Amino acid sequence: MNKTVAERGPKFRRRAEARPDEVLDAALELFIDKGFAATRVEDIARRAGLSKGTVYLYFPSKEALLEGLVRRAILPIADSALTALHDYEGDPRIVLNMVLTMLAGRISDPKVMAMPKLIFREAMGFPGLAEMYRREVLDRVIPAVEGLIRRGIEQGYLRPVDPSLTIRSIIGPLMLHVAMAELFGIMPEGGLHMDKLVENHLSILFDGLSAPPSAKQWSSS
Amino acid sequence: MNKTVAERGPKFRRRAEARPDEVLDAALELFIDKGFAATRVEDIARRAGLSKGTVYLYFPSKEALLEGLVRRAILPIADSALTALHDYEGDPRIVLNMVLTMLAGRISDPKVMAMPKLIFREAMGFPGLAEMYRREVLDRVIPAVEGLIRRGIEQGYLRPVDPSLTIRSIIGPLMLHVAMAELFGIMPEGGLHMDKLVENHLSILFDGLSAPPSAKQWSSS
DNA sequence: TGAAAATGACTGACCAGTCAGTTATTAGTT
DNA sequence: AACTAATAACTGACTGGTCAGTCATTTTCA
Repeated sequence: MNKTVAERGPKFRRRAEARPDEVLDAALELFIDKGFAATRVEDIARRAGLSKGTVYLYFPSKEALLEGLVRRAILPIADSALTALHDYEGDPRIVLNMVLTMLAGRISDPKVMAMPKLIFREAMGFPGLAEMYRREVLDRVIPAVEGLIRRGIEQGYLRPVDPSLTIRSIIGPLMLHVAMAELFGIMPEGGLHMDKLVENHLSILFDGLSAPPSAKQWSSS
Repeated sequence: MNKTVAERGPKFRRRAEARPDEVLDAALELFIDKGFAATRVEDIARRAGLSKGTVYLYFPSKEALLEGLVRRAILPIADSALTALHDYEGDPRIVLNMVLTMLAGRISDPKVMAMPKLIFREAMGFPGLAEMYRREVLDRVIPAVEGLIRRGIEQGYLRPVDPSLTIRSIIGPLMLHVAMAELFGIMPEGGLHMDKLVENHLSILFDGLSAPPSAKQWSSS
């Protein structure tokens, strides 16, 4: 089947070595459209061109498959976000713009989008998964964003707000947008249009929803 | 589904009548802390003081239990939100403030909070549930909010934004706040403090994150 | 007494994880 | 090159456990 594996190195056994990744690929596809519980290990094996037993040579349990998957897909994204957040000095709105745009782009890839979906669905049933995600992603990203907002306030770019709570106002809309589309099929004509969403959201986030007092009626408040 | 038994009064035999609601109460408690899949119908029956078979006298399937539950808990909330949204004319910010505050209050009740949690977890596995929620709640609430925003723009209260996308910016943060707390235990010291969140969020939502161009701060509400 | 209400043992289906056995690959020997 | 261990990689039937849903029987009460 795949000779490619064999061209690796000196000590090449039969066709091991690349297997774990192949298994994860298969697991990802199936978890995406059936969810974790409804996916049988046998199916994962078949899709990877293996038998069930072989999967258990590489992963100790079905849950380990899930953890390995999330770790592999999420960490790179968290890393690029962190880099962007740390490297920048100056107007935080520019960084936020960049990060949200980057996030929106990444999320358009179904393989990436599958991750938050999986985590949300399964976190409650598998505390180990939730803890790993928290440790590896949230505990690093959240303080970075909080710091960004705090600095923005100190330097006079932003109004004084609670940095911690404000994170919800920044990220929440993206999440809800994806969730509505994913769970209920509610989305703009013809696709997610993450770019449109981010544009609309950022304009509200930075400038607010209120019309400037100058314009029109501002009668009874 | 469970129509006949509960609604007619005249023919009451042994101690039927209140049963469907009792079963739902029991199911709710168990679903809250074990999730749908991990809860056995037998456990629900026991907690309601019944045997498994009796549950099936009132509900045709385990899934019907879930649907009944969600319907019972969600509709009243959607109704009050809708009433508020329809009854009000004038500055939409006042209505939004009211609705979000109401929502925040309701969500503090664990029995209510359990609902979005359940729906998000199970919607994908039970399309019927997702569809029901969409039909009964989202398809009524979303157009109402869109209308509110549109009117707000027309009457000069709000800046011109995309009403449809703006809904994400209004509700998303609440959702993320609850999700972070629920899934990862990330929340403000000492509790959800939905009131604080709503206050911070509304100030951003209406006035934006940006400091006014003229040097000094100028706190809003 | 008779029918509605309730029961719980039972069935059939499902599936994670195991393990005794099979097949492919390599190293060693001639 | 051919033949032979030795062993790494893989297989899939099987086990043990779980549970949704059924239904023949029993209980309750009008």
